Amino acid sequence: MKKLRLRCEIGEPEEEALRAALIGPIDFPAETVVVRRGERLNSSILLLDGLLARYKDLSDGQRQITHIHVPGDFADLHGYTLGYLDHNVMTLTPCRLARAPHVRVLELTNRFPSLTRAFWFSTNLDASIHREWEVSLGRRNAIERAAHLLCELQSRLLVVGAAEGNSFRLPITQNQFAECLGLTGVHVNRVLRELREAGLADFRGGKVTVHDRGALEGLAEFDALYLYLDKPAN
Amino acid sequence: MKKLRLRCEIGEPEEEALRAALIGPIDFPAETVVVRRGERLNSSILLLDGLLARYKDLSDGQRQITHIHVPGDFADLHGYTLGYLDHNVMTLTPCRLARAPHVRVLELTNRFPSLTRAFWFSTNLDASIHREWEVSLGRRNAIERAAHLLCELQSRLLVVGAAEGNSFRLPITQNQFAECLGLTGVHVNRVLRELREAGLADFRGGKVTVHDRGALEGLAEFDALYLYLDKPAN
DNA sequence: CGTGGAATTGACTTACATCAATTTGGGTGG
DNA sequence: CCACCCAAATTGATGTAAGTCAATTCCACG
Repeated sequence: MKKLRLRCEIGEPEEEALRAALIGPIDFPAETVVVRRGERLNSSILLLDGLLARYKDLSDGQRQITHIHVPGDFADLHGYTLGYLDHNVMTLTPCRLARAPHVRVLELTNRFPSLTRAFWFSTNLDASIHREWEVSLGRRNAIERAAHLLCELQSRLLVVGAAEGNSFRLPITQNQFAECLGLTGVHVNRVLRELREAGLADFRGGKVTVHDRGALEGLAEFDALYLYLDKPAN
Repeated sequence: MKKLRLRCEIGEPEEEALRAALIGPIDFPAETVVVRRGERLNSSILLLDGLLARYKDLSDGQRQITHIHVPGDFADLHGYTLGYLDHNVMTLTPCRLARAPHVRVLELTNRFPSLTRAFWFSTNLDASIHREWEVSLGRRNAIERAAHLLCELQSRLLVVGAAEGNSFRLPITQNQFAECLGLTGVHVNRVLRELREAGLADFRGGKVTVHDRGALEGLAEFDALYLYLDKPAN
């Protein structure tokens, strides 16, 4: 188990104890449902490598992805207090996961109150990202939404060392990207071409290259405050 | 301080201690900003009466409301771990609030670990509601969004005893309702007329009457699972 | 090479936005 | 008690961003 990157700064002993509490790693192929809506949970998933999506399906076959997880994220830690999830979780790419049994999470938090704080912070950060997505879905147009999500993903991947320079791997389909943005794949395709032709960003072949981050942020009205990057909670 | 209705079941001593930790009540008129994005927080707000909104403004004057709080909600408990908020909080109606200083929240959670669990659950429930709003904003059409939000508000208000029978007070403007739904006030007006003429629900004069809850839920594809009503976390 | 999923493009449709008047209704002062 | 006032609600006419449908074209992989 090489990587273990929590978004929150925690002490050495805490990290050691957390690492010891984990089961795995376990590998999953792409497009695999790893947590099903409504099923009782007794462990939570730490994403070590790959991309995970939380999503909900509608009866007519439409799907809304409500969150994308990057390596280092606890994907369903909220399930620890909720007992079950209101949504599904699936792999977007091949993923390497570790499981944290809830009984061990309980032990950990009893032993290290600061870990409770870090875990709670982590779920609150997810909620903040949900809010920003609500703003995109409710008020931004297609190109702004796409630009905003690219900014967010670049920022979050940089933090965990999964992006370097001005590019990062994003091996998902345009349709999956569209399912994040509340758009159709066809329209996302046109909008990505616009971004490319405007010299802002290029998302092709599972890879994103940001040519003008400033302009991309300007277009999207991106403000990283909601990512709480200054806040290594402890 | 008459009312104190947490969404989570907690024991007598915990409730007593929490009540003792509160400052207030304090009354605010409608349309008042009570927490500003980015400002450092040292207390969190418990909503005793009225309706609060979390929202974000865009530079062109558009606004997206990301959450509506009903009485009994801790409006910005997430600020306890985050340190500051990524959004503003304002009163939609005249409100009665109480403040829980974070130092006292810390004392409380040290004394009663079960309260930590209840508080954490409460913020996770807010996040779940955010996700459902993402689905509405991303994938449901105007009438479905309106129907869905009316179902949600009725459910949540029933839980805290702020609705009875098939109607409840919702003293907000159509524009504010539209700001929740990612629509314009004009279009919300047309959609509310549709709901009325179809005999499903009537939202007029600050009051909602649900004439056919079943049909309203069917239209919206409403499923209360995401409200975790069976889960009085403790 | 061939094959199937993903990306791309064009033609056309539609849901919601925008703009611009009215109309309504609750509160208030004469 | 009534008339006025103003914000909110309502309605109609028109514009447009994004959806839908239907072909291609592009690749990665066997």
